[in-house]
Amino acid sequence: MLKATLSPPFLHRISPIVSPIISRANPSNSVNLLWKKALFSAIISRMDDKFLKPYDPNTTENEIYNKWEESGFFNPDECIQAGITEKDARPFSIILPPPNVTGNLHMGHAVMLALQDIMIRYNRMSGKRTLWLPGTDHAAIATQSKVEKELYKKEKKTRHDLGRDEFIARVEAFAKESHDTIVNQIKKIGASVDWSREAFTLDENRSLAVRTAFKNMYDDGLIYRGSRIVNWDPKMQTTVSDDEIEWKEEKATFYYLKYGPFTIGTARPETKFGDKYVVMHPDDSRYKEYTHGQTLEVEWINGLITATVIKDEAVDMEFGTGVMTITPWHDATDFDIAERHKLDKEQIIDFKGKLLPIAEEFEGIHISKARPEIVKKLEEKGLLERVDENYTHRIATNSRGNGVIEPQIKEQWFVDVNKEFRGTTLKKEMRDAVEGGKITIIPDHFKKTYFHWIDNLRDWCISRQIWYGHRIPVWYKGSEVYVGVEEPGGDGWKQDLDTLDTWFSSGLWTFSTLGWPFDYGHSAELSRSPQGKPIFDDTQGKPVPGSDLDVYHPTAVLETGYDILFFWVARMILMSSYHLDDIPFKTVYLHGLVRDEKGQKMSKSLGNVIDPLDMTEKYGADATRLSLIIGATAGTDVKLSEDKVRGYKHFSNKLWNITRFVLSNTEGLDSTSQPPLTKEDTKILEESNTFAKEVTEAIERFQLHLAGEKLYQYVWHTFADKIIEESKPILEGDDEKAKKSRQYTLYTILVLNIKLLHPFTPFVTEEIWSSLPHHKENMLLVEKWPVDA
RNA sequence: GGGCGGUUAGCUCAAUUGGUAGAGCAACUCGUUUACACCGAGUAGGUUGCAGGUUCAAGUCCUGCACCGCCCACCA
Repeated sequence: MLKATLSPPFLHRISPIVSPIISRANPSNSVNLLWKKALFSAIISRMDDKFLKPYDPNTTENEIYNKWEESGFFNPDECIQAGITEKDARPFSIILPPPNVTGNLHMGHAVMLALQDIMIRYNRMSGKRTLWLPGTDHAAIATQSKVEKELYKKEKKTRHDLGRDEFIARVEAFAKESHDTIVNQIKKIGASVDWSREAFTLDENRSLAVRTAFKNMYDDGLIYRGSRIVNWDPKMQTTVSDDEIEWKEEKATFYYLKYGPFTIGTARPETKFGDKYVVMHPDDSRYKEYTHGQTLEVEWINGLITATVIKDEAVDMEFGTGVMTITPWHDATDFDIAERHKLDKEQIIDFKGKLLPIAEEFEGIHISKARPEIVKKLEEKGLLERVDENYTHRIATNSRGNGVIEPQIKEQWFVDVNKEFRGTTLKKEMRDAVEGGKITIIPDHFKKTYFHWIDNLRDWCISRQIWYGHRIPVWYKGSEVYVGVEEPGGDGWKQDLDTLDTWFSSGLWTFSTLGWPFDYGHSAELSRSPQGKPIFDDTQGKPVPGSDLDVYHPTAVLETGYDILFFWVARMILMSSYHLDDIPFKTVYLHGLVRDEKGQKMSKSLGNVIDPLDMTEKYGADATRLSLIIGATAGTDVKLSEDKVRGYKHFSNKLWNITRFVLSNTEGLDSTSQPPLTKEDTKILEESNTFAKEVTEAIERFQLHLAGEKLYQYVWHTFADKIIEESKPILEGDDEKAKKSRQYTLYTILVLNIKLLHPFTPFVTEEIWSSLPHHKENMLLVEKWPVDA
């Protein structure tokens, strides 16, 4: 076994490449003692036998992760206590986008974890006060619908059969199980998250944050209750937000119906019973003889009705006949027209999708079955003029449960995005944060997409009729309404049955995880506020000094997939602007989607899913990480094949063998003293220095794919293929001076590369590090980065 | 309908913001069994989608076009 140790003064001497580790060692702490002990043995002894075998990730990765975790150094407080990080070091924080507790992690999560871990490890090594806070998301509707599906499949029961409490218990059990799986998977990837600060979007602390947020916004008039047209999923019996809708194309028949003197077109005759408004464009010369507000008697499905002519610019003159009738209760466009002209709205379809009494003999029939019968009646009455069979109809479905959406008018809770508060609006705040450059989006062009979305933003419907989630903190007693953080005193209060959109709680994520609106006693020894005391000072409008919220917010980076830019990123900006009057993060890094080798989305039905856990088991976490990083620029989708992962396993092994070569050829080298260097070696060291700077710059610029590729190139094709190959004759030759110089150089470059590679391939580098003579006692995880930023 | 990307070697993708187009797979030739066959040395492969423009200089900037993909949207 090796017993040698590289001394800090030696590191000083060579160059800034390998920076002075000792400068960070606080004389009063134990780390320094390790160094003192280490200084006595600086001679490289015989190589560890494990290098005679190929590198095997499976035998090392779990053990290494445990050691990291046991060290406590994932927690920045511990790093400060151990003297590894300066007390006043600049903070660098990332709050992990919480995976949904709906099952397993997929490759998209693996990309996210790999990218963030690189940033975190780099910054930790660079001496920053680095926090990566993990957590999971209850994902309300997604989780509930998954459990509902299983419940029906296994027991043929619905949630109503179980009742609210029993059902919630089932969901919670499922969520717990998913959570444990996910935590395990996060560890497998090697993510250096601070588990001591782990959060859940539905735990006690986050619930308090949600209720506080709701109350504050309600008091400012930013949350209101109103009757509006919403996306109703009759299957799941809940509303769904606009963003959760997935449009599907369907071949359908388009019907032309006689409506008095007009011909109207529709794909949905079954909704037309109550249609008593006939709408046309004011500029349409074909209908100039009809005036706005004019009434006429029309023979319709169930007899004569009085129709009113409405002129509105929403009508497309080119489409169909340029005339339509409207169903305001069940169509968003129609609803808007009705609102503009103050028209009656009548419900035709109930919340279960069945026709109401207005349909007369069709009452109680589900709309999915009513169409042919109604068409038959229309035909018999001579109201059906013609049909177009080649029509593609777009239907709205719930992306979470696949139910067909039936728009309905319903009383719901909304966030008003245009309401003024403190001289601004939520919409304006969201725009300004990015437009004014306070937040940088990578890649840059997503700014345009973001603005486009903001400009078209409507009030956000936040209430859901599902059971799993944050209960709306509103209580009713007769006509009284109470909105508060805690339940009101006194008898007879009933809480609102609805729950909140899952994005409401995730919107608070960057600060609810950091203790807002209260501190829960993290690291009290580091002059935090005492447990339970507010950490946000409303009178000053800023966090109490020294609290997690004060130190780590705004977070440095939000790294996530571009597909949730609107769902989540925008909403975090909204919430942070309002509640903290601050941005939630300085940089948004958006990664692409992981697709299969043909560029198709990975899905169970296509059977092309590559499971990250499979990959880490077969090829190791390091190889899996590299395969996801290299060749993946920000915002661009990554094509992944098993071959690619396999390829990077070779890299780990190559590094392993480089180490074997260097150690077996430097036996006896006194690493504490630098020998006189040959010209070639001086040049090699200078070049490696330049290379290290390039890698550092690439990481600083968030060009992680470039940094990874450079490392790969250098290690394999410069270090191994050129430097090591050229070393062979020198090492076997008689020139002792050249030999010593080269041994020293090889060793130095090995150490340099192990450090630079650590954020990318943490396991194999840590494993090698543990076998290097000099560093046995000190983990690579907290080694100093070899280049000063 | 509106918006955003992409088009570079056979395949997958880079190119540090205008300065001699690169890498990994794949192919071909040769070598190598004591660091690594999970290896090495080399070869071949490009009018950077098309057409113009700006510039000493364009894959990169501008204009137009053609495909491919994605997002948003109230054609009933």
